Amino acid sequence: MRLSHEQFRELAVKHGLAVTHQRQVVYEAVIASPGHYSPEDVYAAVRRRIPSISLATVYNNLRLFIECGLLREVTPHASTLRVDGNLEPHHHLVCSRCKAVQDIEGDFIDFKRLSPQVPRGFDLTQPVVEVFGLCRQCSAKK
Amino acid sequence: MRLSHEQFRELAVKHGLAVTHQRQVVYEAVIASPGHYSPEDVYAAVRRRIPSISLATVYNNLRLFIECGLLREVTPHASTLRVDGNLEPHHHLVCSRCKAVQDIEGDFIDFKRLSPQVPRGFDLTQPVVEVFGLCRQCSAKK
DNA sequence: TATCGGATGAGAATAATTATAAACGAACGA
DNA sequence: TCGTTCGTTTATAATTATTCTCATCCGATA
Repeated sequence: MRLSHEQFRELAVKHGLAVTHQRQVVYEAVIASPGHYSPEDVYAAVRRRIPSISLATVYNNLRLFIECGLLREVTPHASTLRVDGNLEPHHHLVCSRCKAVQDIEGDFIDFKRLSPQVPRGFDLTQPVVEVFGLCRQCSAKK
Repeated sequence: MRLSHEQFRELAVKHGLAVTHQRQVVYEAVIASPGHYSPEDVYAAVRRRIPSISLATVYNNLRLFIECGLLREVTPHASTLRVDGNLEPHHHLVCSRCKAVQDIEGDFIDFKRLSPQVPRGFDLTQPVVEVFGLCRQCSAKK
């Protein structure tokens, strides 16, 4: 997805980030399509528009976006950082074997039963839940 | 926890692994106390009993134990592999900020609501659930 | 426009993990 | 018991992912 310079500026300022062209392009690359991208994926996409960009800049900006809440971090089941531009509340279905992550919707947590298990002070106001199992391909094999 | 040689032999054979002294010591180190250990943690513990052991051996055996189901992998929220010797069904409560993992018990998943969201073929017979939030320390700061 | 602080780019550095190859050792049958 | 075989261990090299360093550049503000 492309944003106008003004749209991105507004977004960045709201989250306390300075506005640069590289930042805008990195951000646009992440939200261009739904999915969970690695820094390398983002780097490859951004280089098509800014061939001179540095991988370090991609890392720096992804980290900043995560810190300021513009992106969400998907925990690195594939042993590498993944980011998710979908900030709508949603959960993840993760394959224990191949580590593929897909989004799932729905309200399937019973908070009445969960809450007593959670230690005092643990903040569950916006819980993200990852449910592990075996995807079709992996449960087919052996 | 220490196991007799015979106990470990039985366990290993049941999971299709050859029996070696290094394997037994690595395994004992993991299940010695509850927790989620990194390979380095395990290496440090094992070296107290086998000073000459190689880090690669620890990695190899942890991977084998995970593959054959003797240990469970905790997804690397701390950007590094963690293993869990607790094979009882349990779930994890993870701090989104500091990535600390703690075990929680309980039956708080509503499968009637979850199932329709899960694609055909995805195997949920032994789901592990990770619930993310902010631990007390992290929700206190800022 | 001049200034300043933060951002960028290139490459080095670090950390975690995996691969490789040689040496070793347990289990099997002779 | 003695080899033989095959998987295991060790040491080290290689790879991969990520972060750091620092010189330079750019954008925001006066």
